Amino acid sequence: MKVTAKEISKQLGVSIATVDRVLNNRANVSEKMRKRVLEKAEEMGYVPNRMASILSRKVTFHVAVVYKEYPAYFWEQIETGIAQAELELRDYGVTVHRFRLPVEAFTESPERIQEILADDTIDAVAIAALGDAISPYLKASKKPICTFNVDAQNSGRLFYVGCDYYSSGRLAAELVAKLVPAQGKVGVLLGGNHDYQAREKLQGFREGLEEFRLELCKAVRLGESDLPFQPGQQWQKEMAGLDGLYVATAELGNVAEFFSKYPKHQVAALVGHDMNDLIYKHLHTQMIAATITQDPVSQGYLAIKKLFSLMVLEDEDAKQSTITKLEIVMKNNASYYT
Amino acid sequence: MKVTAKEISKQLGVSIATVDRVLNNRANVSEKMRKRVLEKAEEMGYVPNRMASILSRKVTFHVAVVYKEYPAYFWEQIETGIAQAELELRDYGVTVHRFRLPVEAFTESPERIQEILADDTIDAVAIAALGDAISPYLKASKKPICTFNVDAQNSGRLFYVGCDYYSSGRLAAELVAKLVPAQGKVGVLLGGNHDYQAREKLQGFREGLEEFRLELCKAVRLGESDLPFQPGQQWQKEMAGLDGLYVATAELGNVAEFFSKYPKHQVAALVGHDMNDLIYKHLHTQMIAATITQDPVSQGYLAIKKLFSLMVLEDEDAKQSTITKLEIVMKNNASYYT
DNA sequence: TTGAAAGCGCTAACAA
DNA sequence: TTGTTAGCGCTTTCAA
Repeated sequence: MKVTAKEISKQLGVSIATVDRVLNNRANVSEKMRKRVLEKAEEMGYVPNRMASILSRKVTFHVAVVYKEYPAYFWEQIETGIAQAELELRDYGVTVHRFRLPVEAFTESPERIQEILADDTIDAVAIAALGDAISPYLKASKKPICTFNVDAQNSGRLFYVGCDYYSSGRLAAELVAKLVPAQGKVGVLLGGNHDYQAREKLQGFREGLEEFRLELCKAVRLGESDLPFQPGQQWQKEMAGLDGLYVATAELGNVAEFFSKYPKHQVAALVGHDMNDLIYKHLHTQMIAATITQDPVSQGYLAIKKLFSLMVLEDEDAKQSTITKLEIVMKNNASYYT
Repeated sequence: MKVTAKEISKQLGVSIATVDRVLNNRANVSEKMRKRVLEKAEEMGYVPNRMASILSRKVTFHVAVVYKEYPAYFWEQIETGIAQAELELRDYGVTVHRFRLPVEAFTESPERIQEILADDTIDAVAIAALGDAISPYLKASKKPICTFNVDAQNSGRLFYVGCDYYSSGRLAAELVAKLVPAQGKVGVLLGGNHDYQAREKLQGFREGLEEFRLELCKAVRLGESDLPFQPGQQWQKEMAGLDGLYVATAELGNVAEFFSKYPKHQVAALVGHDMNDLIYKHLHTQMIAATITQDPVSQGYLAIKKLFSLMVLEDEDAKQSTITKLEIVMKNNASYYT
């Protein structure tokens, strides 16, 4: 038999409203009554029905998700997770508003973000905190905010959902170390802007290599002129003679494609991040030895679910940040990541 | 504004019951009315509230989950997923009944399972189809049944949730091939009973090695007398001189522990399945180079969620089997798998 | 401090 | 074929 508040009230001979007040720690109940009800509830094994509760409270919860346009393949995976959460929570009165903004909105001209933060039809915000420029706005806002994918440590955000970039670099080091021929020379290819994530990855990679008694021979930063890749660019000269290469930027697929067109540049162990069609292809050609993913689908999903748990269900556990899994993808498990 | 059935009925000047009948494809509605309502619903962007529906239908859904006792660490991970689904679905009137049975219940004496299948307080069953003995009982039962972790192909089950063991073996081959020194000798250690899963893994491993131009030098079956591991056992003699070893049975941790105690047996690349404290420890000692997990938490979670989606929400998509991810775990991402 | 009653959105008798 | 009504379990006025 299902134990309901009504059933408890009947047994106790009090009104259902009183039972409700006790069960939800509302004011205006005598200490005696509180005890009586609590005891009975315990005895009968009462479990509240969140469905009925939400239905009757007519809750609506509008959450804005703010993230970037590129790399498209990556944010589309995040969007898959967002869609999943949306579907699961739509009965609970949750509406998701997506704001996929150009990168400038996070760096130079944050007006759009300010607007969202000021919009009072929005109950909570999940934002990929790309660029430090927006941090002050996050701090200034009184809205519940969580960060995902990229954290903003001192922005007063509720929690962060995303990976640990230091570990990410460390894992890359382990992979390169294990996949490269003994005593091979290893290098790293970095992106143009050396942001927090890039710094953490590099640091992790360095320390990870030490663990395997390898040292980093070359660290090359890609410049404006290096993209798109063509033969004869500066970075290729610098990378010459390496056996293992860690691509710490979002160019893994393009590097592999380049190597496959101009095989003389090729390295024995090519490792990097994320998954897309090109990376998938070159896991299959064995041009890429392994890639590391950070479970973007979960990141999108959890950011929204946790905001809902915390704000609507008032589950304090949701305040904890969630560090998402780093997964190793090779040729024979690549199909699970597309 | 929220679009409800009531709102539609008001706009159309018909009763809410009629709208309900159309929206749920119930009988006794004129074709004309059906059209009118459907159009209006479309126009207004009606989205049904599953919560209210379930509340009013007073649905209850009792699902039995049937699985094994050992290896304990593995089924406890499955239980984590079950618990997750339970929590998420308890509002929807779902009750989960767990039956963690000794292995004999799946092989020699399936009475307990027959009982569960005959119990008509149970609405659906999720079962790990260990052993062919139970297949006929599954087929005979008219209850909705899904299999998880281990499939029973011709049992008439609705769907399967679990990994592909062939791929699993293939991935193991890729790992051994990439981690073993060039031209190394590789072997495989098999469990006592050569069931479907073991055969698939072995087959996958064989073919996977071919892909890397390696051949399987040794395949050793563990016997009764080989457990627990001690120096001087038959399998150790057979394994002597190998550079790479794939432990296809649930003994990876114990093999590593043995090697660490008696280092002369040690191999350069030790690879196997699953995650537990011992495996975690030896990923850290580098005794184990990598292990492959099959996302047991998701298996438990999805088995129940999908049964619910299919039977209660009548979502036909849930009929599709789900093949769970194979994940590669090494030292630097092991912490995400404990 | 307590209780009565209306209602969230949907469903299921029962009537018409 | 269509409509009326009483709930599902809980919350929220409003009154006592």
